Amino acid sequence: MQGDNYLHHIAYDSVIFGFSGEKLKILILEYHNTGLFALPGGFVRKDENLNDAVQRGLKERTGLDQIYLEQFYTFGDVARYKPEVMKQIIQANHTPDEDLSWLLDRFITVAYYALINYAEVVPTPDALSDSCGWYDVDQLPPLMLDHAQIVQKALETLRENINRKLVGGNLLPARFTMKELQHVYEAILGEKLHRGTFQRKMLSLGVLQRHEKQYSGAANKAPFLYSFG
Amino acid sequence: MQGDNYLHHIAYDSVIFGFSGEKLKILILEYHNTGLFALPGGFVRKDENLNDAVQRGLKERTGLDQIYLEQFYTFGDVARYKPEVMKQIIQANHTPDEDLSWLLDRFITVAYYALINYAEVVPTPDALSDSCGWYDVDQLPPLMLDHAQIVQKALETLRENINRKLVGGNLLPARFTMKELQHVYEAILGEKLHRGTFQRKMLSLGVLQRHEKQYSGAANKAPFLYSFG
DNA sequence: TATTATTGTCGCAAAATGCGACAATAATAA
DNA sequence: TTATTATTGTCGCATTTTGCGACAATAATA
Repeated sequence: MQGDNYLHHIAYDSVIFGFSGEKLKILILEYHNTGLFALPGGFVRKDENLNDAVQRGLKERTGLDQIYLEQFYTFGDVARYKPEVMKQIIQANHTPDEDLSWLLDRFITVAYYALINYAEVVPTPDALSDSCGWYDVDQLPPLMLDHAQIVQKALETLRENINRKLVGGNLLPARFTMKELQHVYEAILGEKLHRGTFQRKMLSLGVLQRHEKQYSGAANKAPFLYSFG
Repeated sequence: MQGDNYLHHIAYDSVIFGFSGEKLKILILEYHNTGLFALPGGFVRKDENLNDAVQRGLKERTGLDQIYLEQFYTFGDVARYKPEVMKQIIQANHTPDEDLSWLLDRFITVAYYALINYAEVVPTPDALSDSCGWYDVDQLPPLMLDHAQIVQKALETLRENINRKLVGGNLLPARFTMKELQHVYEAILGEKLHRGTFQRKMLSLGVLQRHEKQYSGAANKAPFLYSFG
């Protein structure tokens, strides 16, 4: 974390979406002894691509490789520069041997969102944070700096993109029922969809592979499982 | 241009679209005595919002305020770091009193596109460049660094956005005919559109105000003029 | 075998889109 | 004045897409 190794003034933040219990969730971490909640983020090494830095951070936080990742906005207002907040975080982690003063400078942050299979993730705090957990998107704790605004913009972008790109499946396991896929869409769009129309639309796209049925043990017709590709 | 005043490692580039002679054009500048063509760009002052920095640069380059401006991607690959190119530009402008060595560092660039009324613009070179002119998007000179890639991504984003946001009108004067508006759409999308369908669609959106007719002197029916809002 | 909840699919109306055609019109030519 | 020509505003109709309800099939239970 020595300042010499990283590009100054540049950070990234990632809005990591997961889906569980019919709800859209994101990964939030809490810094040691500060009560500060934040998006998982990090910095870019001087010899590292920006996108690779984000992938690296995601790997550390979720244990996953090959994550669906999309850059959506770069936040660069002066107002997001609050050195006293960073000072609080640094002091709560007192490691006087390191020179962390570069963290007190102004930062511009490049924001990404990721879509991941909730079940595969092991949320892992890093050195500066002591918790890393899932929160419903509509029940977030108060986030530091402009992170609430970043989440808001991530949601807007995801809503715009869900129908243009075929992105919803990344939030599910490799095989899923049509109903589960529909619930993902409903959680993202924030509205109920008509079952028949949804099924017809998805099948007409020609990207879903139909597999064996999933027998749940319930007293009703068993749904097919699908996968993308 | 003293390094102390600007955020290091961070630049912006702008793809400024104009429309003239049925063609989509962008503003390109050429650096003194280098043969290097580039997108108009600049740096962010330490006390300035990122978006404001871009507006400021646009004002200097085009003379226009209140420009339609949209951020679309941030380019951060290591491969775009080519100090020898910057050295060339700096040396061609030999001002040994200034310390421009900070320009030789690695930069991440935030890319924006702007849509402007071609007729109102006075392309203005800055201190480092000696020409600033319009080029057809499909007849660009070879651009330095990754600027060709930036233009490509700007075009893709513009194509995706033109039907979602009502953005085409920014490339025209305040009042325009339906045919002119259609030509703008065709230039952006790169395909012919059906006249009747286009007119019906535009009018159905309910955002066009119809004004007086425009008598061109030609031997045919005169078209109405329209404006947005 | 009847019941129940859920699924896959279809039918039909409504809305959106693609495409050609017609009448209106502004200037010119006869 | 009248015919001609090119362009415009609009409409009609076929096609496609979408919204919404309904029906039969089906997996387990009573």
